[in-house]
Amino acid sequence: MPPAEMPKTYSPGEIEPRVYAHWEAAGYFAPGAPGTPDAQSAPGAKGEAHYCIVIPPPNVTGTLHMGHAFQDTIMDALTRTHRMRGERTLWQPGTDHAGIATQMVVERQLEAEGIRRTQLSREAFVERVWAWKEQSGGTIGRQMRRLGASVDWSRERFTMDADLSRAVIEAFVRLHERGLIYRGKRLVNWDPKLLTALSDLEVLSSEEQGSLWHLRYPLVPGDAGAVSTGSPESPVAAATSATPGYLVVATTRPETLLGDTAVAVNPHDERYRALIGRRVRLPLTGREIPIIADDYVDPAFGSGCVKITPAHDFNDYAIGRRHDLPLINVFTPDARLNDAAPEALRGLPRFTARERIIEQLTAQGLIERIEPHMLMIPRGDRSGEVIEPYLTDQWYVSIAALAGPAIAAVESGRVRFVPENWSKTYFQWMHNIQDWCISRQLWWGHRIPAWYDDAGNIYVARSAEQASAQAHARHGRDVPLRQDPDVLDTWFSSGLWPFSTLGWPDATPELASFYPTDVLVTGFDIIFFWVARMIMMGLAFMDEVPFRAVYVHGLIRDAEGQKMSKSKGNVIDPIDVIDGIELPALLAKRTAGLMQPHLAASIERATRRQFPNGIAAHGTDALRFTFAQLATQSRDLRFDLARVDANRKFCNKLWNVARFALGTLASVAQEVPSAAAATATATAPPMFSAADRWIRSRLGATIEAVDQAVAEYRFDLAASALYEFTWNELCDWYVEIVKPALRPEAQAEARAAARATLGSVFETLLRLLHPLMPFITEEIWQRLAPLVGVTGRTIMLAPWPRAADFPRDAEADAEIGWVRAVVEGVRQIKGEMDIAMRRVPLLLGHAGHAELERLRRHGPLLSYLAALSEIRVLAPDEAAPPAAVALVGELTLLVPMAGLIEPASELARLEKLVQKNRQELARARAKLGNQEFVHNAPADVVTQERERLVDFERREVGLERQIQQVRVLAQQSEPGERRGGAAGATRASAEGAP
RNA sequence: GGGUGCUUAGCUCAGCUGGUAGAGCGUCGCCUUUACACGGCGAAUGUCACAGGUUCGAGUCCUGUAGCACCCACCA
Repeated sequence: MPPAEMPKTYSPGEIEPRVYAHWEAAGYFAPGAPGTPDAQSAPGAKGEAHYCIVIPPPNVTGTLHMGHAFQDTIMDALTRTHRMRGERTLWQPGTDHAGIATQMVVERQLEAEGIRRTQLSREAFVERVWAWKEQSGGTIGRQMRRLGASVDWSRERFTMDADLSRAVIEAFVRLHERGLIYRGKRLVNWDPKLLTALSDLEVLSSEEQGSLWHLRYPLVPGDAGAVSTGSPESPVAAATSATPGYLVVATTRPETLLGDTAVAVNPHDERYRALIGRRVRLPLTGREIPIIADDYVDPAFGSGCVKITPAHDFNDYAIGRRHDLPLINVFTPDARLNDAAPEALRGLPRFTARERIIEQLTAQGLIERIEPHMLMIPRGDRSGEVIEPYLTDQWYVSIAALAGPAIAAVESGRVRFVPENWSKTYFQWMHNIQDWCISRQLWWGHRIPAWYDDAGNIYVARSAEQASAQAHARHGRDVPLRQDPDVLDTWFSSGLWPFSTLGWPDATPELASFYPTDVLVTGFDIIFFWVARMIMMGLAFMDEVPFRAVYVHGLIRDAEGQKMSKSKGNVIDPIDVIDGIELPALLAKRTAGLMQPHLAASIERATRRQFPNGIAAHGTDALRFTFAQLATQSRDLRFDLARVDANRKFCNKLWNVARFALGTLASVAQEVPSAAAATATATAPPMFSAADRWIRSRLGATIEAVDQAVAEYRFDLAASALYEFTWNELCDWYVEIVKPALRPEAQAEARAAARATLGSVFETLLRLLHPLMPFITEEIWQRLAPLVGVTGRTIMLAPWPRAADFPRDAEADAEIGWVRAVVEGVRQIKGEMDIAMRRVPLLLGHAGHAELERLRRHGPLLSYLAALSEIRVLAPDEAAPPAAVALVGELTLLVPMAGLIEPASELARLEKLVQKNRQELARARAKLGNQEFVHNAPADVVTQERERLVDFERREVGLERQIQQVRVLAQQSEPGERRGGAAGATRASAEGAP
């Protein structure tokens, strides 16, 4: 519980951990926590409403970065909103075992101890990984708690938990039973460093500088004329040349030459037509290989001849299949030349082998030429190693049957992408999807549930016993089996996450209640990796989509738009933004454990420049509000600490207005009508002032705006609506307006109305802000609620505000709009004249009946807000004294200049106003002068334009008249004031002189 | 090669179904006014990338161009 007195200073570091601990201990995060607002009693809410989000599971041994914190904020805001709406709400937490990533971390730890993974047994190594998981696994939980994430911790899951592992095996077996999983020897993406296969998605290609080697493959003498080629300038001459006798092939990978089993040309390429079917002698090996024709070959590229290495290139593999070519594997798993290579080259690493082969070819005169060449190099996303297409036995998911329904689900709108555009990206990938290689040659992960007997027969089963039983049935006796050593791709288990976490394959109540989940919140970078696969798996096993919507957000970058990365040294830890960090600690953090230690110095310099004093503590609420503001539809979201700083000030503002509100409400709590009574004043009984009705009306509009923004996942718009209302309407105007009414000497009824309004509006605002700023709102609400007659143990479970309780009040809006306009008119004069603090008299000219009425109602208020010494209405025929002027509709506001305002300054100010007005006037006139506009535009637009014109004309007249008057004054005072006068004023008076 | 997005104030970005260009930060004045100097009041600042088109009217819709990002893809 918070201290009884509200401390003068807002201290998020004290409030936030305490409040979170209280929530967690009270069990408020679980669906249907006691005291949760009842969905069925809330009008408009669906009965038995459920809401569920599953968290994208972060790597269990990792730490949360800015992107996670952003994502968690969005999910928490959604979760809290729906929970307050009275829906049974579950935010399902958990972590991922992240196969390769985690295994690599542990391997590196072992290396530091001088141990190689392969020196340990598999069991010992896996035990090490578990130990590391136990040791580091708490970090994410601590971070999420600090972020205020209201996940149901009692349901926390890990992809390698027994339950989830059972789900993985079940899924594998079922897919296998349906014929959708198969094992096959194919060319895969092989990582020669990690010694495992990878899926297509785990390979990143980037352009790198390389060479194009033009190699001469001698023709085997035959009956047709020998041909020399490779001279693009004279292909025809070459074709008829009698010079023997080689073909030139262009390659970026000469070392694979040893595995060539053909040379291909385009069947329509006249240069080589005659050679099709003949043979070349493969250099260094002496093997003879055929010249074949295939449409794949582009005659315009290189020499028009392609060496075909089916065992080491995906295209060549396809060509090899078409032409029934043999596959010759020349590499070992770690990409050294194997025994298929000539003895002198065996055992050489691939790039050394390349150099050696080039040397040998050069020596034999078989290099035609070497060109620099940019090419796409595939690298493993984890190891960074150049990927080798490599022939191995792997497990695949046959994807076509799964992709069809997954495409249909998005087409039909059963899954909706937000923003909608991302569905295009999804479709594009899904329509070109390839079978998914799911086996990995790792030790950390879900072991593939397949067993082999000595004859190589495969038994896919849920357990070793089942497999044995199958083998027994087959052989009629027990046979020894060994389990497949491979594990599954991490994303296989991730694909099951939306239902495996809810208990599948068992038919649990949670699964029935919360599947399909409502929304997946994720970055666009894992649409293919994860989103698509969840949709396919969900449809395959649950016969239903895993989520109704996919909210795709942008990626958090640093203030300069750079991706945050360890090697760039620009990473900002969300916790450091919350709690602050001293410069030395920050420097240490950024320069420790760098892959390239030489970057440390420049990282340190940049960090010192950007954060000379480290990072100040901002608190979670300020950070979360910043994330909300960042949640635009943009792909790149720049994280700038200046914004967090601004939002800390916003928190401070909220804190201080709370101190004010609590101060006034606490003193006389018994006077305050109950919130229920205040809420029941939709018909605006007389005791409420226009300001009371206005702020309620504005609150209603804000609730609507927030509701709409949240429904569209536009948290940026929600945040700005909240900011605007809180600061610019509630604090700047309403609180100022009601201060007089709250004074002890004020009229009791008005005071009670003001207190009730302030109390209910502020209490409602706290609820509206809560999903984005959970801590400060709870801290204030705990103190405020009792004072306004609101019961409930926590704001977390208080009902979500309803716009209908705060209906729009056009009359009050107009009334306060007028007050604001008058006050701003006076303030503008005073501000411009640097006399803001002086009390000045205000004269009113051209006051109509309506204005007089308003003046009667709000005179004291105007005096208070604009700091007026008196207000006097000029009689119709009364001449106004020299004055600075502002116009509000027909009303003229006059602040007498006498002794306060220099005529020259006022003249300058008026000139500026009149200039602006003239532009508007001209535009409006032109518009209305255009008959086509008058005829074609909607009537209300034309009417509005006419009204504007009238207003501009009135201003024009008023300002001109005023300028004439002030000019006279300015001329009178000019001799002594020439130097002091503003340039514009001087010019104006010069122009004005006859 | 295919696809997607972006270009609005000095900076970072909003601008919904076309109808008076906005916010935050920064800048410049004035102000210790009893919630807040983490504050108050006021001010300045835009050829909405460019060129066409549709329309009475375009930051907004259409076409094209340029620049900048990103994604997918097997050209040796």
